[in-house]
Amino acid sequence: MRFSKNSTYGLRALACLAKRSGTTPLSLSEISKQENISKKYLEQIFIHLKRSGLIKARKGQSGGYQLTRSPQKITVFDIIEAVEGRMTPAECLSADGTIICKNSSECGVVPFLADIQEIVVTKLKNTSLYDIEKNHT
Amino acid sequence: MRFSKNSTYGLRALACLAKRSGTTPLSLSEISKQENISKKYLEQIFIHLKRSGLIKARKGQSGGYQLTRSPQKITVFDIIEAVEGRMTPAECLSADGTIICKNSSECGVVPFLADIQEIVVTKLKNTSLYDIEKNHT
DNA sequence: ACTAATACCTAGTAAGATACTAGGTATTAA
DNA sequence: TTAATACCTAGTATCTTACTAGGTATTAGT
Repeated sequence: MRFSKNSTYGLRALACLAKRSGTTPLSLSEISKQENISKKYLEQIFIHLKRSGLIKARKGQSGGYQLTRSPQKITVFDIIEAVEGRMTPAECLSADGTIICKNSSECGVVPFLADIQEIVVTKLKNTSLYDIEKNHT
Repeated sequence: MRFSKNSTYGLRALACLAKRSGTTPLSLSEISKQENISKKYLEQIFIHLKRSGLIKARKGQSGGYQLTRSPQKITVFDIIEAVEGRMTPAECLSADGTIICKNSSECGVVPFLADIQEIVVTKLKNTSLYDIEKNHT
């Protein structure tokens, strides 16, 4: 039960963008330096973030990335889902909490896992990039 | 962000024991059949559960396992910790929530992860085997 | 127009975790 | 004595994670 590095890297990187929200784009090289994360690895993560529409890019010199929305309007859930795909706490649960278990239909564990799922997702959805960023100062 | 099979198998297996709490021991073969989990695999999990003192065993014919406490007094946290070791939501957090991050000391992500950790752990500690078991009926 | 800096793309790969298996020994009830 | 059980050590195949390599496309500044 742990968040992957992809998720934490993604969060940290977008927190950097949030810090400069409204100004010029921030390049991967700079983020990489600031956060001490491999640039090549960040690239992979940013592909997902871009595809999910959370960030936009400008190519060329003095190019880089910017958030498409204000930090208040981007939730941690958005970011983790973009980077990681849908999160489920066990195989026998779908992302919306539906139980898709075959064997042991009389299993009390699954509803419990669904509970956990809901609790965590709620927290993720109620935390914005702004919240993350204002923590740091 | 997902529980391992070890955890869910452990929970399901102990839920079986909880169901028969106070009666005769239940053997791995039976649990394996009931829950459709490989017996050999369950063996591995039960080694950890035994070492952590959640269950006791009786060898020989008509032997098997029993809980050492009532289902009300065994929490999901106990079980997952036994099976999985200490749970932390990210590398930079210790099990008690302390931040052990080296780089990026000004990182707002870590306190957030600590929050998640606390929320999940609280839920795990507030849910007993009895709660799991009564769900199933 | 040229150059350097950037995003963007595809394909890897090493190490570790996960899930599971094999083949035994020790103990005990019937 | 036997069969059923727990208990133990050592594997191993597959998947995931984290990360790297080597390119092409685009653009700002000169």
